[in-house]
Amino acid sequence: MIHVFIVDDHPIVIEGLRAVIDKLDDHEVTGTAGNAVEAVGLLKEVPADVVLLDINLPDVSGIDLCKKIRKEFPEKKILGISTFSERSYISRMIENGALGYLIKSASAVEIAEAIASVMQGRLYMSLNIEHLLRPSSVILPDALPNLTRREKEVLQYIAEGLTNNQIAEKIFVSPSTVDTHRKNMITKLEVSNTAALIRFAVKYGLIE
Amino acid sequence: MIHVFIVDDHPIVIEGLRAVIDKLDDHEVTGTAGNAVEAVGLLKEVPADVVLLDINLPDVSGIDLCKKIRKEFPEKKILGISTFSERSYISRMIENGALGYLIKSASAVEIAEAIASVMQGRLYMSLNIEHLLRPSSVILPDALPNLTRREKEVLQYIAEGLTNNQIAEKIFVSPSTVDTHRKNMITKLEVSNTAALIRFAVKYGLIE
DNA sequence: TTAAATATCCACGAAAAAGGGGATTTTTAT
DNA sequence: ATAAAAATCCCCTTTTTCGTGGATATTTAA
Repeated sequence: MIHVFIVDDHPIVIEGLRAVIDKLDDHEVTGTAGNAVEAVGLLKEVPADVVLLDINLPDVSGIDLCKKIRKEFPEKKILGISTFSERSYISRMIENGALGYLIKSASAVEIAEAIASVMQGRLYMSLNIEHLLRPSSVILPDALPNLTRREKEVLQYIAEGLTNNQIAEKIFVSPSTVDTHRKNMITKLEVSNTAALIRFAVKYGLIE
Repeated sequence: MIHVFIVDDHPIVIEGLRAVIDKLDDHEVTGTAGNAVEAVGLLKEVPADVVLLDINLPDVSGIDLCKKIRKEFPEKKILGISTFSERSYISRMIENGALGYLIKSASAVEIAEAIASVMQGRLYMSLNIEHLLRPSSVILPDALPNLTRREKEVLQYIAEGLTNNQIAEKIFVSPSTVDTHRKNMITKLEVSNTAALIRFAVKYGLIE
């Protein structure tokens, strides 16, 4: 018997999930909660192998609740649920302890598969692959003005926290030169300062 | 007929995967490559629905190649493969365009399931759940000194290139406060300045 | 109900970066 | 060969950050 616990602030979603899960053999919904506080409280009392956890909760973010559940109940398997099928959401869920990710538009079969997956020791991710395959959402690296070899070298040192003077010593040029490189990169990449420059650079893999 | 292309610098791995895939009905390995350059060249010539892509390649990182393949061949479905089952690797693969993730210790059945999954429009993630469930083995977000909600908010603005003054206006506090948050983060994360702070933050997903 | 963590604020001086000019030499590619 | 790109260097002023060392209120957790 697999015990399932549901956390979602929409009663309709809870009932929908419950209907699907109760129809499955050897599956039982042992409890539900509409917010994080309620969830943590109930999880201490009722058995639960799998926790279906909505990302958008009224009190705490689902991400934070995810962390908390993992900390307090490390043996429970968390399946994130949300309306979004964004890559970023999935990444964040995984990073914060979820073992799977379901979109709310998932079919009954998919829900069953997801629960079976995590119980059998596999991650499960359901989402709209068509959506993810559309490259329009991806900002192409082609549009990047390319930095010169020297600029990249300087950039790497800047990212490591070295100042113009320290970099100058390292690559045997004057601090003015390093500063010029820095300014040129800021202009080229159309960012306002070094912080934004580094963010951009890491994001697009210009530096490690 | 599903066409599979394999990119891995270990010939043994290639042969192993080929053996498994060729045994499947309606599956065919149409080509293999040992490095990124070869892969991009061959993919222009041979048909491929699914690309099995090793993360550790000799010339370019698998992550970068992943991006490139998605840009040049957006219809191809990429399945990342590696020896690691770290949460961070999975996240990075997803972020960079992979639709699935396989560890090299996956069984023949799992490999088949993974290919079937992405072809049917579902992400597939195989990894050792036992490993992920053990909190001690998670090197990433748990080992990080955690930033407070306010700090993260400030951090996000810093990364966007705002100065202390601009952030102060935005979140209705004094510039001193913003500056304190900035300094505290630099101390907490043991970096030398803002540039290094941003690099660290982007790298570990503390900010977008 | 307390202790701890978080969020708020300040001052001061030193160091660094930003923004605006220029300039010359060395490489690279056509 | 020669034009373009890259790399080197400088000045000046203003703005921002860094490094100290504080302080108090508010929130959170044990």
